[in-house]
Parts: sequence; C-alpha cells; structure tokens
Amino acid sequence: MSQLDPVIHAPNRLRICAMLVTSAELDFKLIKLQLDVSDSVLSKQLKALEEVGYIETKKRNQNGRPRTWISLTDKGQSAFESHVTALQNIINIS
Amino acid sequence: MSQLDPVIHAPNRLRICAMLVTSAELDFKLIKLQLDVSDSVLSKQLKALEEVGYIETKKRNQNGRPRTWISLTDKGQSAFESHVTALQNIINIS
DNA sequence: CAGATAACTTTCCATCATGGAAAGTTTTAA
DNA sequence: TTAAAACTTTCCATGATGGAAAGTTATCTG
Repeated sequence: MSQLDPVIHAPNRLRICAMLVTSAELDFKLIKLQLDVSDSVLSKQLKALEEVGYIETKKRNQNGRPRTWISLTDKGQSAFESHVTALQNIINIS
Repeated sequence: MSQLDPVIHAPNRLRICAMLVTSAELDFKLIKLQLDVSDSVLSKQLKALEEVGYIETKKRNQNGRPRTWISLTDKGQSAFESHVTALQNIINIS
C-alpha cells in the first residue's frame, strides 16, 4: 500500500512538486510568487526537497542576473506520483 | 479559490475524515485499528476535529462496554469536500 | 459491594516543523 | 568600487505530533 510521503505532504512542498511535475524547470522567483512566501521560506522548503533528492537546482544567468532553476528529479517524479496515488487511495477508498 | 484546511490536512486527520465521510458513524476502536495509532494520539486528533466542529462524538454502550461513536458533522463534511477540491486543484491544474 | 478491566482522556515531555526577520554570501550591474 | 539582485543561513518563537504514563468513568466479576 502506498503511503503518504511526509516530505511531499507539507502544503508548500506539495504545491512546489505539483508545479514542477508539469514543467521542465521553473525559476525561484516564479515559484515564490506563485506560492506567495518569503525568500527564506522557499529556500528552506527547496532545500528539504533537495536533501532527499526530489529536486535539482542549477544556477544560470538570465538578463545578466543569477537565477536558480529548479526541476524534479526522476526520484522526485515517482515520489510525487506515489504520493498522489496514496492520497487518492485515502480519499476514494476509505 | 479553495484552500487546504490545516485541520484536515494532517495525515491522521485526513484519514479519519475520509473514513467518516462514507459512514454514518464509526467507533473509536475501529478507527484506532485502521490508523494504527495509540489511544492518546487518536483521542487528541479527534479532539482537534471536534474543537473546530468537524465531528461529533456520542457515548453509547455495546456489549456492556462504553464505546465512543464518531461522525462527521455537516460542517465537517463540507470542509472535507472543500479540502479535497483544493487538493485536486493543486495536483491537476498546477 | 469491592476490585478489576475496558475505553478512553489528559498531562508530561521531547522532538520536529514552520515561519518571519535579519544578517550573510555571491554575482553582476553601474 | 559600490550597489543591488538573488538567494541562503541563522536566530528565535510558536505550534504540531507522538509516546508514555497517569487519570477518569462505567461496567463486569467474584
């Protein structure tokens, strides 16, 4: 039986993963605006996802400014899918 | 836009609500066995749901033993539905 | 009727998560 | 070379969560 993943379940991280699962990569600023959180909060949530290997970050320039690009890893992708399955099992079957 | 409900989002409480939404009422022991948590943990999670008016508890005997029966209130029902909608919005649309 | 037991409830305690604010770092623009 | 952007880290306070153990209350057993 698939279980909820505590790293993904937290609301902000769930939103981050959901945004990333449909995109190749997104930049820090966009995610921040979308989630409406402070820099420090987003940075910490991304770090939590990176520490378990669910996302990767790459620094690259855009308009002469350093930007961080974030993408889901394969591991993150499948963890997210399992988490969604677990949620569906809870919501539909219970 | 529907938002995640922090009272419902916590994994154990999400499971409790999901179990209750398809049943008229369930007893403490059954929920406890299903969730595989200690008495104290279940009692505290139920209290949290009761304090916001999402569930009701009734004490009634069964086999000469006091039992607590738990049911979703109307408020709890619609809060759960909104929460599920919010989850779906996050997972599908983001 | 007294003690035991079931079925919770509450308290105590330790740990962890989360967030805001502020300070720190790095890179590039002016 | 100073300023600013784009994060990152630290500090701090608060709140959630869980286990263990003690506390309650109702009923069963001898």
